Amino acid sequence: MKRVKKKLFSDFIAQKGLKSTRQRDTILEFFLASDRHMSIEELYLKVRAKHPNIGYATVYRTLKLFAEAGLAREIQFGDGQTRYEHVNEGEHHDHLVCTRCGTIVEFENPVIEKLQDEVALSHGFLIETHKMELYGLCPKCRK
Amino acid sequence: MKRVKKKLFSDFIAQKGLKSTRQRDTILEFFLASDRHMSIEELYLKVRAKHPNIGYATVYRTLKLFAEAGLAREIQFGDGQTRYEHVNEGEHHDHLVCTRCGTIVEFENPVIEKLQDEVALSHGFLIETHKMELYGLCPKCRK
DNA sequence: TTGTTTATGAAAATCACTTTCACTGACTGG
DNA sequence: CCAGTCAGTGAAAGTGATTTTCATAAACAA
Ligand SMILES: [Mn+2]
Ligand SMILES: [Mn+2]
Ligand SMILES: [Zn+2]
Ligand SMILES: [Zn+2]
Repeated sequence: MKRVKKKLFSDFIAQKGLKSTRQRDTILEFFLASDRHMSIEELYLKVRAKHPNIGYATVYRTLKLFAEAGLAREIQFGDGQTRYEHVNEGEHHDHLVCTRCGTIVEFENPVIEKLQDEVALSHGFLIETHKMELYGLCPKCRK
Repeated sequence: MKRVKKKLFSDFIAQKGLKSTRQRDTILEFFLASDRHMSIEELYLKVRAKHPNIGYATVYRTLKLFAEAGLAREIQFGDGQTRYEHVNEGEHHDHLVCTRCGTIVEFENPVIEKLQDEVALSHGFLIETHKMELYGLCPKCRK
């Protein structure tokens, strides 16, 4: 899995005529080992703890690259921080977000997806992406 | 309709021990007359055209008040601008957003809403709000 | 009116990126 | 190898959209 992702990234690097660097390898390593929804800052701090010489700008730029390479996706939960999540070929999911503790749960619901397409169609829209987030209290925070 | 909203706001003001000011009345007037999805800047410019003495900070603070009073809702379409839309008692809708021209179409779909509740329930979440946006090309931009 | 308290506007401060720039360090092709 | 070339990096400066501060003004209760 990690191997596959690393291959995907190095292929992307090669095909784009970019360079393979220690920093990119390190950041990819940490990204692959990370929680599924990391802000740039969070990942930067994790990387920084082991590699104090890697700058914020590099983490920022590298995450953009991951997104371009199809390894990561930018997400926005309205807390003012951009997050990056892992992308797996052919997968799609939406999110439940706990408004108290921040827990994020992923879910898939093909029926909803299908209805979304129908809604779009009925308004003449050609859908490219969508965003669906359900905000509320997670089981723990309900108690 | 406008009358009802104005009453709602003045009641909110009174009940909170806040003050009724010319600025707030003016901004409410412009908000009620506005498009359904205005950024702070957009509303500020409209107000400013007629009332050059009203500051950005006041528009900003007043929109927050409208949201608190239940007159407005903050929305975020990922273009880096916070927008405010009108809230009508007992109404709810989601959005189709054109990625080319920015057109926003509102829609309601009770079936999707119901399925969302079921998803939340099945994960033990108690939903407070949700967000669903479908991004793509509007009929005009498809051509 | 007066006194007290909240509101306002201009400007400064924040925040989360995003870009710049001088210096590094990958790769190429001799 | 080995230098030359060009992309990559990190620190710092710049951006854009808020968000807060603070001196002054305006509500409104007494
Ligand atoms: Mn989805
Ligand atoms: Mn909805
Ligand atoms: Zn929680
Ligand atoms: Zn369009």
